[in-house]
Amino acid sequence: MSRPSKREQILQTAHELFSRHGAKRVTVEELCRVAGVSKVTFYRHFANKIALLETIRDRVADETFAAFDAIDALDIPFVEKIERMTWYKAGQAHRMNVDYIRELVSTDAVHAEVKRRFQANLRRARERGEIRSDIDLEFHWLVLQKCNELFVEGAWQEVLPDAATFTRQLRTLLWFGLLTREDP
Amino acid sequence: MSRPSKREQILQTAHELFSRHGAKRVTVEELCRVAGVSKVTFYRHFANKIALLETIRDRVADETFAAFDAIDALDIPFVEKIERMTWYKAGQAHRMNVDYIRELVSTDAVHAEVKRRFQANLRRARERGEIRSDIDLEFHWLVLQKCNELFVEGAWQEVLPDAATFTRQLRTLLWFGLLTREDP
DNA sequence: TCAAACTGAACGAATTTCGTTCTGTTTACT
DNA sequence: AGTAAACAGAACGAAATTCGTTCAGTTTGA
Repeated sequence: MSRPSKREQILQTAHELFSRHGAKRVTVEELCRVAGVSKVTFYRHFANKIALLETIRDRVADETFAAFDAIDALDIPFVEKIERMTWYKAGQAHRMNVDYIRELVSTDAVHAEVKRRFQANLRRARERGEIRSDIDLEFHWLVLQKCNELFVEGAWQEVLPDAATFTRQLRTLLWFGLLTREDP
Repeated sequence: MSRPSKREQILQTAHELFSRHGAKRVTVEELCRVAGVSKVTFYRHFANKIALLETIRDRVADETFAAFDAIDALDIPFVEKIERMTWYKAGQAHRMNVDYIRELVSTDAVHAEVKRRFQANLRRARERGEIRSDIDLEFHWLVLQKCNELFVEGAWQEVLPDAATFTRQLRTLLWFGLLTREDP
């Protein structure tokens, strides 16, 4: 057996080409050529480009949820858990641009599951009195989405030196607010 | 009159999209959409995508030759002139990737003219005894082309911190050689 | 030595892209 | 205000590209 299987070669090459050019701009033939695989082999493994994207999407989703579960299982303060979960996707989007998936394939289900898990955590924390209860969770989610856009668009780069600083600044702002005084 | 003319909008947007994705991957319709121009207007200014690329190529060529002439007119030591000319294109290729032109359009004529001017300079210098005469100019050109490939491919990035260092190192190597002793 | 997985070329079908044409609007200038 | 040139937007057939399949022959691994 060749060390990385043909299927794996396709998936890896697809990720590389898609994140560089976008899934729309890469043809199946180009993908096969770069992956060193015949078109027949491609269609033996995937029905078409959409199916390939769905496979990648599901794989990324599985990794994300596994990471979430791993964080949840850690014996660390609640605040830190939420911090890590909040920025996991943003950090991933920074390390590897995975936006090309949305280009041709729906990620609604994955997105909904991420939201569900995240909000479930917040609700549990609220019941335990660990976070304040006068902020609507749906509103909170909207704010997070917008801040994620800010991160992905990269406009912060003209203001802050690196991604880590961005994360730290926003984390502080969202958890503790701007004021130095104690909670009113 | 709109400040940047439609023609100019097209040329600018084309350069941006082409250098990001390659001329092949960008359709005329996409280009028009991003440039905020109707397809009719595009075809009023350019016969097709090839003609657009030729326009860009000629414009870049004009700029390059103007820069060469400007350097030649400077009152600076000969060695420095040659240095600047040698690395003008490499520096330009670094600041803005212009390789997409070769993708669909021949740049042979431009390339030949660059070579002709560069070698004419070296010959003049040789006649004045400013450079040694036991190195074949065609061979010298081949070496320069290969080093330029090295630069464009970016493999040097794993070895040297930045482009300026690359230029300085190679410049020193090609002008003075590796040995510390004087010329034999 | 057999079976499964692969390649490369060729192919028609589906889709995209091209370049043009039309009608109507905006713009700059008088 | 009136004119001419440049423009937008939609629609279109033609050309080119991409898709997905088929077939005949090769490579790979048990």
